[in-house]
Amino acid sequence: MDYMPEEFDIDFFRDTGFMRKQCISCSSYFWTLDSEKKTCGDPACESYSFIGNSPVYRKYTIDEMREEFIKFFQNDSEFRHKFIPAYPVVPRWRDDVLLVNASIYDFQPQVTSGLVPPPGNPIVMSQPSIRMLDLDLVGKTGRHLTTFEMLCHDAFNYEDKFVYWKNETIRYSFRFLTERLKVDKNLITYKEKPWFGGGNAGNAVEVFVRGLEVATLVFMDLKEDPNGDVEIEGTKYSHMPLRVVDTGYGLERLVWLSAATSTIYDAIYDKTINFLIENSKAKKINDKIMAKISEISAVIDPYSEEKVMNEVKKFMESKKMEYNEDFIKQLKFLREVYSLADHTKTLLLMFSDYVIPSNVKVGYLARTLIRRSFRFIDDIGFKYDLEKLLEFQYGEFKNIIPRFDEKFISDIIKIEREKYNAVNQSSFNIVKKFIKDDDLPLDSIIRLYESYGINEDLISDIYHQITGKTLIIPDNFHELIIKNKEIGRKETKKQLTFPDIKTRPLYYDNTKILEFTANVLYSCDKKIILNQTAFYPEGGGQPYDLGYFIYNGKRINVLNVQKYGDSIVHFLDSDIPEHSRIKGVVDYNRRHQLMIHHSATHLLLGVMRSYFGDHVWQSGVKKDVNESRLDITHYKKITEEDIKNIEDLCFRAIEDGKTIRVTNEKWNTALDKYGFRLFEGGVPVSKTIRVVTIQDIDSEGCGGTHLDNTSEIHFIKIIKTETLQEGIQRVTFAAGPAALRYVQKLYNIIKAEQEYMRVDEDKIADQSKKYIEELISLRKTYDDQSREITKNIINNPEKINNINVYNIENYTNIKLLISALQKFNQESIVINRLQNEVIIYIISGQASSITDSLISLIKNNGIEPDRVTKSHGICIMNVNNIKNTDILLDSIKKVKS
RNA sequence: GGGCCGAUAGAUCAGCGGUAGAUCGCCUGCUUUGCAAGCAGGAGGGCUCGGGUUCAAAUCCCGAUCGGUCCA
Repeated sequence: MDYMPEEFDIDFFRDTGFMRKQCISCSSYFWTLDSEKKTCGDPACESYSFIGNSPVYRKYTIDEMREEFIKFFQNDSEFRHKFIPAYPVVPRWRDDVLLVNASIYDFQPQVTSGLVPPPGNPIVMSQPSIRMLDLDLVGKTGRHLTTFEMLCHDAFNYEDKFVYWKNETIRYSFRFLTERLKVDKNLITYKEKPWFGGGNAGNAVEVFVRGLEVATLVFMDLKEDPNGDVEIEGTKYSHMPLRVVDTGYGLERLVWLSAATSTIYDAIYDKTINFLIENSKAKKINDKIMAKISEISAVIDPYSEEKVMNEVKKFMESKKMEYNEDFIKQLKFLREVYSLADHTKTLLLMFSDYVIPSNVKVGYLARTLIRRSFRFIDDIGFKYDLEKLLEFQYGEFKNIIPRFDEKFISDIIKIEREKYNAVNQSSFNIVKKFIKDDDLPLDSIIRLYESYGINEDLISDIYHQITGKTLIIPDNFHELIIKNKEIGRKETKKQLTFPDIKTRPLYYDNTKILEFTANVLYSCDKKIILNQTAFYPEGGGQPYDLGYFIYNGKRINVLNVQKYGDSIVHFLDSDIPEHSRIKGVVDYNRRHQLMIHHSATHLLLGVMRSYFGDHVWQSGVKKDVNESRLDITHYKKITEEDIKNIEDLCFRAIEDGKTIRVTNEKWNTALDKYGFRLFEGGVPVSKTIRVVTIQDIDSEGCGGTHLDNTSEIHFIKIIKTETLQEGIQRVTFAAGPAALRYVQKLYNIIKAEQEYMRVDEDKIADQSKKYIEELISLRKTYDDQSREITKNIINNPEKINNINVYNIENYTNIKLLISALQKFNQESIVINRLQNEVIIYIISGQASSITDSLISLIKNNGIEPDRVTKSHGICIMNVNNIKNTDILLDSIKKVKS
């Protein structure tokens, strides 16, 4: 990217008298009205100067500041911005990220790619965002949060419609700060900075006031393109026809600036902090110390606990304050209080989108926050539980948290508390096992973390409890873990390329079209593309259709159908030349069964949501001919009773004959109408969304083929439920003819079992139980008798040469005999004559070693053992060709011990 | 989706080729005014399931099932 001065050579800067300077500390270019200013505004170059000295004319709360910002951009006559309510924090409209990280995420990729128009232009909104990356720093640096609201005023400039660009954006930010917050214009600095991320790039300016970054104004006009003419840090970009103004103001930062407190937490969570302090061991700490920590932390980047605490110590000593154990403990408590305020707000946002804590993906992030919260609550001795704190926080942030589903949250917290306690309890014993001679090597620590999920803090806690020593865990512990893993690379499918030919999908016109004629527009290596087709290509969890084409009177089978862009490609068992006109026939039975399973899937999902609760989302789906499966988010195991109830509810909906309707709707109107539930089955890459609605039950964006009425499903039978991962239940089921076949299969199994057992079908379970119990009791009797027999054998040995010899035949319970003999400290030899071989066991007691001489004696007699194994004072010889064991007995007679 | 762990008495786990074990809990008795505790005795096991290796498998190998956990 060129850093030409003209990038920001805008009317507003010129007219207002801004000067472009270069920072003496970091060499960045920045714009200021202050002729004395030498640094760029970044705290790394000049540190905070707003704490205790607010540049804002009054103190704002979060709600007040949000209102101030939105109203300014909504109502100012110069440009009226449309207000857009916040999107959920879980971005169901895209699958490349787990959480909304910034306001622009709401419009990626559909709007930013130009495919879908924005919901307004220009727009203003406040988007709650979650960033888990710096989780460890929350509470420590005075500024890090996992949740913040990103205020933005965004404009989308198309080739045929210009809204506004750099000049207006920067002027607006200046006007907001100076007119509304009444910040002295000399305190505002704009620092130039290139910006890139998510496949896009552009110029940007960061806005600083007294050392605090309050906003970033991004001018996105580049997209990643290997043939592009602009290069930034090794990646090539090209100019986009759509230029996006993407601004991000930190709402909490602005509130902090106005309150000028020592930490951001004190500015935004003051009530929650007081609530926590009043009900725990934590206390407030001198403001000057906390302000100092925030200031140092802003300068030391990356953060280092050691460096920061050294500075704090120096500072306190210079002020004649005592830096001691008690202070360190109190600081830890206060940081935990700050973290609790932060974590619980993040959790409320996650819970309002029904995130279920688990061991994977976004659920794992939620669990991390929950477990940290439990730890902090226990540590500071908070009088109430996490649920109570969440309730308190909801009272504080009602305006931005869409809902508080009490039953869901209470269930989740209860389950998570139990799991957390169980993990803590077992962790002690597990860690103990790994400690050898007061030592716990790094390998073991990694294993404890990866296999048992015990975090490094807990490991070092337990280590300290057991050994009294301090365990050193490397700073880059998490990096080591990632490096430790082999990066499992997905084998990328060989990307087939086809010419860009549009195929008209007849299955959308009418699902009952099964025979059609078409022109072959492209043919290559048994793959053809037609002008139109009734064959459904694989997609949306629905497999492709099968069938055949008739060409020249010959029947050519369809093996596979796939969609590439707008082309539908048929894979055949032999070639059809281009420009042919052919007839296609779709396999009706297969298609019909797939349609039944597809519609049944939607019905089942709708029914399960109303049965279990609104937290039920589709997380995966696969339809097939014999059975289909649907994965849902749900935090409990599905019981047999649930299965029965769900089947009954489905049956009722089938009986009622609910209509199934397909409509095509514009992106934004569909979203307004149905919300983000539309994207359960995946996100369509198109201007319009095809919405499949089952009357009163479910609406979903879906590209599949469906029945017209639920009555055509006939009935649904659930075959199996299982926990796929924590928080995700898989339901395997069959519908229509497949369900009938399944029931018939079960009937045959039961019938066979019934005939075998010779009882009525309802007695099969009782009867098998009886048989198993009988078997167990017989085995016991057998074991007892074997013991008795063994005892008899041992008591009646043949004494040869002072050695106990047991010459026995076909003895099966050899284990009992040998182990009993081992207990005596006497030489014994067991000769067990089996069908095809003789096995000789020499149990040589404690001191003696007769085995070697016995082996050589046997060999002298012309007997070659097929195998000799020695272990634990036993020698075992397998001899295959031996008729008479007398030779063995003779050899024993000659042995000298 | 990939990796790593695990499944043994009611609970927590030990055993890791040779008779199925410990602790807590449970039952009975003794001691005690009673409780807690102590002493003595006792009951309680398809060693998750299915194959394989072995003279011999809870133990080793391969599957399946269920669970834990870390990383995408």
